[in-house]
Amino acid sequence: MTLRLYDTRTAQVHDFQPLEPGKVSLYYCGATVQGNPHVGHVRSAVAFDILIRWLEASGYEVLSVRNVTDIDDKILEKSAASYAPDFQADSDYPAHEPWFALAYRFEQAFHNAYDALGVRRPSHEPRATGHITEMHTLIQRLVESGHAYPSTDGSGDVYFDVRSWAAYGELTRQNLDEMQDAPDADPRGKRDPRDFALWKGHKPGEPETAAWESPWGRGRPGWHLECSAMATKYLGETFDIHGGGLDLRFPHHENELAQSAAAGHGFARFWLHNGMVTFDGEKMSKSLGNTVSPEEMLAAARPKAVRYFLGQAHYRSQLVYKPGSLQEAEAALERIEHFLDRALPHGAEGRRARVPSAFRDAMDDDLNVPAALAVLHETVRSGNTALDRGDASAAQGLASETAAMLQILGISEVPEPQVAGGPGETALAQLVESMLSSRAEAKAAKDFAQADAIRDQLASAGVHIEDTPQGTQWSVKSGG
RNA sequence: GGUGGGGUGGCCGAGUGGUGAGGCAGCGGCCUGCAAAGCCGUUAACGCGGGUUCGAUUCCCGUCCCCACCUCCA
Repeated sequence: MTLRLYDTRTAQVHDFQPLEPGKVSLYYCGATVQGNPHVGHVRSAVAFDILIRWLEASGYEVLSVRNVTDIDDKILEKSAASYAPDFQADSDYPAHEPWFALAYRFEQAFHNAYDALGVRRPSHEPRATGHITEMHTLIQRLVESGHAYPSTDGSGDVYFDVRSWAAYGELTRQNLDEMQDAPDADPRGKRDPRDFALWKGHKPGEPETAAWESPWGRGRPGWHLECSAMATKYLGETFDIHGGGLDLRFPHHENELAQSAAAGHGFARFWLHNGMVTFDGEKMSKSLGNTVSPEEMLAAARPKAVRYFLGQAHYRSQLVYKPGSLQEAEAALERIEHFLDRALPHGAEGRRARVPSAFRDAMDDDLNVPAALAVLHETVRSGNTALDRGDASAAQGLASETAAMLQILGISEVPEPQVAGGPGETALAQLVESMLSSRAEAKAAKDFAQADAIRDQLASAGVHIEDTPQGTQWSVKSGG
């Protein structure tokens, strides 16, 4: 079975064959760094992280690019607001912050969130502001071929002429004449209200640092152009996969496709879009105020459990978050980890096991992670059964497979929170061990009341114990 | 109004023209001094109304509802 992927443009699942045998070029949209990340951003990154890992596990060499949009209206607005006399600074937005400092600060916040959840860095992570000349080349080409024009109102804007490009709307199968007009449609110097800015003329009051010289006057890039320019620069005029959140299909990806295709580029061969994260059925977004940040999730559960949760639904499905979701993920994950601890007490290092063919088939089927997880859990059950009948060698084989599956899903590489290995921990271990030996004595003397009292005492302190044939194991439980 | 995606057991969430994933939760059993963990068994679903079919949750028609996008958005 070969990998099959759902392509938004054709609205069908197709066999995936890369442009160049053995290699995959992938571009996926990162963040506009104007605020702190929420879990929706991270879900998208996790989805594409899993795709990349699966491509690599399938033998492909993957060249991945994820952009950073470090200039846009909101970044400039927020920076400008921080200089206002009545500005109320808070922990997210300090006073007097230049736009580039604000953008860089949030870029780092995104990195922290990605890192905490085991999302690997892409091969390249270009910033919009670093590719002004590439954008100029693209605009020039579009102007010369009659698909773009400078605004007629003297603003210095340059627009893409959607009516000049017959295929406009092909990605989302929309007809220009059927589209609902934006409520605040401002025709400015546009030929059609749907024309979008490739270049935005510098406006009085905007910082000089946010403007670049161009053949059409000083200004800054429009939103969609950067992705076309950077994808082409790093991956070529035609590349394999372009990804992003479902909400980027229109207008962002539609516009990218139009401008690149109009420039004569083949552009992306597959378009992949991940579903939204919802809270009680509503899309998480800042404007609705129903966002949950990665920090909040990481405070509520272990990073691996958060990663498990974010990756467990099919990438195209909406992911429903509700209170308790993380605890369920934690319980499922602990079941898996407990088996690994039992079967491979010394770790899963060494040979890299193959994954079960059912797992492979599930992943090849448009990354059907829920089905793949079913295989994983069935493997765990088989392994536990093997352990119960004393077949350590079978159990080890199944444990290695389990570890390989966790690796592909990116769960095993999620960094665990730092447990200070300092004196505090040593002291705790000594105290617990001492209590456990008292309990063992009580048990030996058949004084079960005393033994249970010790167990309860430990439990109330968050120390969970388990009697096994190898002796009593203990661990500190986080959360509840 | 246009476009796309959905409505599956208590919850999450795959999938399929017929033997009905998986997880979480529940129940019964084994194990255990009792637990925990594990194993075995088990309860329970396919929005509604028609149609096609030997048989539909799966296909077709209608209908209701939900979500996303059409404005910045992962």
